Parts: sequence; structure tokens; C-alpha cells
Amino acid sequence: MKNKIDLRIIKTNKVLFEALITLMEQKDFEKIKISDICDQALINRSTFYAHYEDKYDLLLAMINDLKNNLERELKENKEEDISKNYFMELLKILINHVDEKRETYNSILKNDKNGIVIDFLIDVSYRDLTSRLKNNNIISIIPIDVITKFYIGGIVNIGIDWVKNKNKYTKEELLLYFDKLIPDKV
Amino acid sequence: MKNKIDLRIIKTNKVLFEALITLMEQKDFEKIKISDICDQALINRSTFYAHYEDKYDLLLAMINDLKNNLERELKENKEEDISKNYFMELLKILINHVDEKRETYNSILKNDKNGIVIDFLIDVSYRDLTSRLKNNNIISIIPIDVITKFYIGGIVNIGIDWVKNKNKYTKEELLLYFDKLIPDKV
DNA sequence: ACAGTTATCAAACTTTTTGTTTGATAATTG
DNA sequence: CAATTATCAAACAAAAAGTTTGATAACTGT
Repeated sequence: MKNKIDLRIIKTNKVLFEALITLMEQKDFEKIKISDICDQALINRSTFYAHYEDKYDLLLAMINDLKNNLERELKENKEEDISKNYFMELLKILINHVDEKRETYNSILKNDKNGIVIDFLIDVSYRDLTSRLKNNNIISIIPIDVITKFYIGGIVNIGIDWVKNKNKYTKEELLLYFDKLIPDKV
Repeated sequence: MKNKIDLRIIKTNKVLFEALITLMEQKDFEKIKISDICDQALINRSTFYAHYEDKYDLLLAMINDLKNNLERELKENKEEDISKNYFMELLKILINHVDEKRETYNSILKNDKNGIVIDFLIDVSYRDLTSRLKNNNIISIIPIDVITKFYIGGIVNIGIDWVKNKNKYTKEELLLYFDKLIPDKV
């Protein structure tokens, strides 16, 4: 009674994710047919329907998987060296995460699905960003979650640019830019 | 030989735009059928195909129309009082514009089609934002278009929040927040 | 290693949605 | 008012989405 997940299910999910990413790099999400996905993934169409309602359902599952990965990585890496600047730590992990899953993020962003990404970024970074901004005098005038949304929006928008144009600047430069652009203590 | 646009065409476009907005407020763009749009707009489906290839084509036309409106408003209003701070002028017009077309923007943002909106915002505001940031010392370290992307991203992300939650803060407060958050001269 | 379970498969099928074509009619233009 | 043309209903054809079947192969737990 171990209740292990069937290997075939894991495999099917994997090939479906990969197929969707490949296709989203080639064409608009809107124009992708379920049969395209199945052809690319080399699975039967009825198998697709055994797992997902439609392609949007599949996309959400893929993004959710991504989020779980990120959260795991954050847990694993944050404990290692506990410096005072938690938020820059987080950004560093985040940048590496995106760099490793570049094709996936690129395919999502290309198709304008970044709202979902922004939501989970706010989720993941809200606490650390807030604590970075806490010492700042700006906070007395503007509601804290408005400020948070502002900087997350900025980070994501640069991130999008960075993902789309791989070689315009390095990870280290990117991190430096963020550090300069996001106010620290007064 | 005036070559005027047929009134019927204008009317059809109008009801199609309105129908799309209404439906996008109710459900995902992905789930909207062309026949839904036609039912809502009270036009024949063959008429739809006489104007647009598919619903995505219609969406793009709607967004393009929005952009043209904004650009016209900018031209009209900017000349009135020419203060030194062009960028805040622009933001003010922008905020009023979005406020007036709130349902439209709301339906677009709800459906995660903001990439297109960001693109045209960068288009429209790049020059004035750049000139506001020009006097800032940060510019020597970070490429100017990276900075621009950062602040546009922030503005849009707060804007999204503002559109979605109409009564959280006023237009005037919103403008004040932007002014505080976007650095001016050193 | 084996018995029981279940995910995948091919294939045929129904239903839904898309896209096209027709010719008649009504609205618009100059 | 005559000529033009956008819209319409209606009937199609074609494509894509879903569903169902029973056979087979892959996986699980003991």
C-alpha cells in the first residue's frame, strides 16, 4: 500500500509538457490544436483527454509544475547562507531558475501568459521584498502592496526582456541592475 | 468621390467590439466561440467572416483602435499646458484614458493579453520617460532601455491592480504614487 | 516472478465549431 | 433615384473536439 504514482502517468505528463513548449515556441497558443500536441508528444488523443480537459488545462498544469519547482529550489537554497539581504538571495535563485528553464519561460512569455507568472512571483517574493522595502521612507505615503506590485512588475518586465534576448546581458549584470533599481534602506 | 466609410461597416465593428468586451468579462478568451460573439453582437456569422479572420484578429483590431484613441488624446491634450514635466502630463492623460475605457482594459487584462498593451505603452511613453530619467545618476550603470522597461513594467502592474480594483484608490492618488516611485532628477 | 490492475492504444464514431457559398434583401452612397 | 454593397438566412463542407470500445502492454504490490 505505497500508493506510488504510475510511471506511465509521469511519462505522459512529461511528453505533453515538452510538446506544448515546443509548439508554443513555433506558433500562437490559440492556433495549437490538441491533435498537434498529441502528434508532437507521440501519444493517443484519447490519452490526452484522460489527463486534461483541454489545452488550457494542460498549460495551467505546466505552470503549476514550474511554480512547485521554484518553491522547492527556494527552500533548498535559502538555508545555505543566511545573509542579511534575503531579497537579493531570492532574486539570485530566481534568475538561476529561469535561466535553467529558459525555453519554458520563453514559450510562456511569447504567448502573453505572463499574468499567471506575475501572480506566482508575487506569491513567492512578497515577504522578502516587503522586508527589504520596510526601512524605506516611501512606505509612509504609498500602501505597501502597491509598492510591491510596482517593483515586481518592473522585475518581471526586465526579466521578460532578458529571457527573450538571451545574450544582451549576463545573469550577474541582471542581478546588479535589480539591486540598483530596487531601493534598499534609506 | 469622397470615399466615405460605409455606416454599416462602422456599426458592425462597434457591435463586434462591444460583444467581445462583454464576453471577455464573463469568460476566458480561449473559451469564447465565434458564434458566441455573433450571437451577442446580433450579427450573422458570415458577416463576421467578411470582416475578420478569427477572434484573435478581432481582438487585435480592438486593441489597435484603443491605441489610436490614446495617441489622438495625447496629441490633443499635450499642447494645452506645456509644463516642464512631460512625463507626468503623459501619465495623467493615460490614467484618464484608461479610466474612461475601463471595461475594455479590464477585459483585456483579465484575459492576460497585457503584453500587447505593454508594447504600445512603451511605444507611446518611451521618449518622455527617458527624458525624465535622463538626469538621474543611475543611468550611467544600467542601459537606459532596461531602466525604461523596469519603470513601465511597474506602472503597468500597478495600473492592472488599479483597473481591477476600481475603488481602492483615486486617480489623483495613483498619479501621486507614480510620481513618488519614478525617480526624477538627482 | 506473478497476478491483478490500469494506462495507453487504435479505430470508429458523434458532436461541435469553423469556415464557405448562395442568392435575396435592405441600407448606404453619390 | 440608380448603382453599389453590406448584411442576411440557410444550407453546405471541412476541420477539430470529444467519446466510447475492447484489446494490449506496462506497471504495481506482494
